[in-house]
Amino acid sequence: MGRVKLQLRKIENKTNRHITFAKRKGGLVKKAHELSTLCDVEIAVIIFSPAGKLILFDAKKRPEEILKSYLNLPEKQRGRYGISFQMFNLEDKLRNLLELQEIENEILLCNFESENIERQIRYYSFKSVDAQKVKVIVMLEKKRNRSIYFFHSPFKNSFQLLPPINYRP
Amino acid sequence: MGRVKLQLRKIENKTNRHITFAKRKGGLVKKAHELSTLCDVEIAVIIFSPAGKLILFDAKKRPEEILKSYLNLPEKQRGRYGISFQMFNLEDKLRNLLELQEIENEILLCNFESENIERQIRYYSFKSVDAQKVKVIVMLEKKRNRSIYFFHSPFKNSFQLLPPINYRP
DNA sequence: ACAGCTATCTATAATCA
DNA sequence: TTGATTATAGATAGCTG
Repeated sequence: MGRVKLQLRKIENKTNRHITFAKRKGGLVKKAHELSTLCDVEIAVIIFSPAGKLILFDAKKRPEEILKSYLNLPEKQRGRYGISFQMFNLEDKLRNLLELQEIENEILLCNFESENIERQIRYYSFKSVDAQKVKVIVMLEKKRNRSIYFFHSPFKNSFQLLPPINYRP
Repeated sequence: MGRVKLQLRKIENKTNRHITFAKRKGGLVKKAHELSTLCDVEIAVIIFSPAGKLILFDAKKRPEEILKSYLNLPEKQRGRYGISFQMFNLEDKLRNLLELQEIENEILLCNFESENIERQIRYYSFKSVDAQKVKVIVMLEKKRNRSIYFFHSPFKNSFQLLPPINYRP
């Protein structure tokens, strides 16, 4: 689509590639959301960059809504099935990404100051968060057997809990 | 798109919903494949129906190519990172879907006759497979620490290793 | 259920602000 | 960059067999 028919191969110009990525990512997510709503199915779109960074998206709900509901819902009110698998992905990815070697010990640490961390999570819900905070959030949620959703730009080095700009549910 | 602007809510007419699902699923997968190629990122699109059935798709490669490469590649030639997580999803889903209660025992059984099963896998690579065969394939691949990709119609009760009809890489 | 067929709606490449 | 705009290419809802 657009002025010219684009050849289906890697865009070599870095700037153009990133612009196209940003545009089409939004479009893909929108499409996923529409299909999800229209046909009543849950959809996840997962994008990995060559560097192993990731974007996670559940097309059925807005990311911040998922985050909120998981932070606020009573334990086990939501079945693990269907959502929890993404936790494993994310945790598995982040284990490499953040070089977590002693995650179990750190989970204990997180538990110790979980109240404070919960405040952090809420604070950062709509702001860019760095890898350390993502690590903390993930570990906390893992301990609680809950899921969490992140966006991560494959071309930058920051995590976001924001929906993509084009996303209008 | 189309003759009329569709309202963004669940299509109540079952037939129309399924038709729309089939059409838009193909479109979504095509979009994912294009983004994947143009911007050199790996993408997975995962669709769950309310019944917990699933479609798995890696937009970077054709499903049968992934299957073949995983069946033919030497152990650990491909890093677990990036692909293997989907194994966990699928296995986790199938554990419920197929009511696997004694999966470990069955893995041993699979191992015992793995040669024969490998032939089955190749045979069914381009054919619809039933749940029992999916179970066998998954367990075999799990034992080998490999991934595998399936399509599953959420509205039917069959697994497929075929790409969707609209998918033209 | 599927397979074409348009009339339309939507996404987006190039361009410009 | 970073956002809007616009001209096209692409997707698809409703039809028809």
